[in-house]
Amino acid sequence: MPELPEVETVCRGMEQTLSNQVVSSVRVYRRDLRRIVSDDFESALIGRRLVRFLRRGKYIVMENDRGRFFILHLGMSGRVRLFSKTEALDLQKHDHVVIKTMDGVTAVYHDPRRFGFFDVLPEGADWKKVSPFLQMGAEPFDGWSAEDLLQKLKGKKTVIKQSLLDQLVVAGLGNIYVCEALWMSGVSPLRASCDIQKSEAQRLVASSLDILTRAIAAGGSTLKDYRQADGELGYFQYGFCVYGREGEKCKAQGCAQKILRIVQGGRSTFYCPACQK
DNA sequence: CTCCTGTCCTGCCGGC
DNA sequence: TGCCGGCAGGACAGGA
Repeated sequence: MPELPEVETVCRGMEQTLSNQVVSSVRVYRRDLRRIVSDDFESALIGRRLVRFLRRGKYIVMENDRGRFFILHLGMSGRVRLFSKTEALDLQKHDHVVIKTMDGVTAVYHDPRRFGFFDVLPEGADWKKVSPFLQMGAEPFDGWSAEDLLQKLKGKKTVIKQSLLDQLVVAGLGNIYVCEALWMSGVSPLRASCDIQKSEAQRLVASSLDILTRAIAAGGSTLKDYRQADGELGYFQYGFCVYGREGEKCKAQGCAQKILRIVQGGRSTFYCPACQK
């Protein structure tokens, strides 16, 4: 399940492979992704040069030389496989979008669960000024701070776990990294958001950045479901401290507690009841 | 306004 | 062995 580090990795892979390439053909095998692929998706891409790839939260924004923006979200199970011109292209089940360039590079969007989408914005639309980017919370590595977090948590009665998952509070965190950041900060997932103290917010920001940095360095996450943008398996397995470790011993030094799993807002939360207060 | 719940989708895994 | 139910979960709609 791609969160910020995985999306960052995919985005970098696409940038390296596709930037400055001119699109020669586009095939959309399924238009009914999380959102229906617009009718003009293909025509907006074909014949144009791709000039920019950037990530915002869990979204990838692609721009062409006409200033047209394409938005890619990997959902739960989205992957991008990139083929150089010498590699044989073997299409598989759930390959929904295939983009080829004049130089023979191919990008394949693959998404079994179809929770993700790949679409084009209307002509003249600036991605920063449309939903969900307009309302999106701070970008972790670009101006996020304890002050910003505290401001967003003000008056919120929801538990801190759910607030950190909220993309309006901070962009890019998902279930795995929120569980990890809470554990690393020593903050219980059950705490009311509005009760979080400044020192705790500082720890949450610092821990999140630390974990995200290490996960990006490792090339994204780790779940069996994930593949690197270039299609090569073999992600370095980042060792989670709490996520998926129900019943196992807490990794904090000297802590003998077992990791608990609870459900919050329909999502699993893993935490140590001794270390997290 | 905030909060909460249901929905989308498929692959995988455990139980019988 | 094979079937089936449950679970995974990001974003968002709609209801309380």
